[in-house]
Amino acid sequence: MVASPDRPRKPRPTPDPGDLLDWYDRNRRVLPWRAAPGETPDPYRVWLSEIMLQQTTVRAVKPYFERFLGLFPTVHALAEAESEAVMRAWAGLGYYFRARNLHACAKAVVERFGGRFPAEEEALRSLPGVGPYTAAAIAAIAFDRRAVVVDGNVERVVTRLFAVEEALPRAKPVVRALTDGLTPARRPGDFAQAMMDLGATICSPRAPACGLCPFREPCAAREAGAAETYPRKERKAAGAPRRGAAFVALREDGAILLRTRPPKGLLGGMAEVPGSAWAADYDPRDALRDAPLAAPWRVAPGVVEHVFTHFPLSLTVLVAAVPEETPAPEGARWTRLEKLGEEALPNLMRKVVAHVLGG
DNA sequence: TATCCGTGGGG
DNA sequence: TCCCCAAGGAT
Repeated sequence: MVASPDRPRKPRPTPDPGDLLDWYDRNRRVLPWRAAPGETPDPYRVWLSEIMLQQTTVRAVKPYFERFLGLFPTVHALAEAESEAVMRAWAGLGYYFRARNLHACAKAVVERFGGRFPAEEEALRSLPGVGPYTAAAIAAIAFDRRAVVVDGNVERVVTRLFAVEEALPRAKPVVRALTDGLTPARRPGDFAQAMMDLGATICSPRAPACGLCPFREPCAAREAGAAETYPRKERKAAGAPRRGAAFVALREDGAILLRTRPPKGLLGGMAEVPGSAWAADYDPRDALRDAPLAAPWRVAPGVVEHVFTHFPLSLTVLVAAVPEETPAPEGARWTRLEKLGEEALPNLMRKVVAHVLGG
């Protein structure tokens, strides 16, 4: 039969979650925290991976996940670990409040649930660092409970599938309702993981591979030739750039001056070299008044640039060599350079040290 | 509800 | 280069 322009186009079919599950059975990604088909998932691994994967790419998470599992093989081991050891193991992964909540959550699971993760969403959501998404994901993936799992991938898939015109985050309730309607009673855990795999590999933010998609026929956005334009979003303004000064004090015996940031806020609880406050109107020519100790400070050529989620930062770095007997100022400490790798240094501070010492 | 919270990679 | 984005949560 020949298609006729006069004949109305075949109506879009309703999306069938079974099509997605079939696709998943053939194309599922192999991930370190994912149980093989037929295996029972380990809730500890599922939870650990879900926390790490919050706003963080699979590629970035993989080595951290393996390292954590080696250091803390069980939720008991993690609960009993030193806070400093957890922060150190997390250093470089970002969003450091996740590490604090991770530790607190492990303790809570041991104390309140006898070391076993609960399977109910409500109980899961009562744990530190576990919000609506993560609770639903653990319930579905670790316990195969039917839960409405909505992450960034699902938002993208669903807004395209149904051509949701409302912009995020206002569209969240609509997306959740649509996801609820799509979620099957059978294999809800695989369904959730399938949606995420689909969003990560086929239904990508740019240049989606619609030809390979199990939902290509029911997809409203694809039919309109506009898949890439979903989800609609309002873009938010970038933060004003800030400047500051950082001080690298090097003792003659090869130690560097460090301190620990306050537990809350930016880079909370992480290690840093002493520095000024960071402000839009900071003048690095006045940096000496912020020096942690009296020394022959010299300005290192260039600046260290770093981009946080909500503002860019330029740090002027000052360096000084000081005598071996120099005491550490109040709240600071000397750390031997060989042991710098054992410190909970965020990447910004690693950049500052490398800016001066190379490497 | 809006803002704050890191970092690295891709187009 | 610049901008966007990634398995969000807490306040």
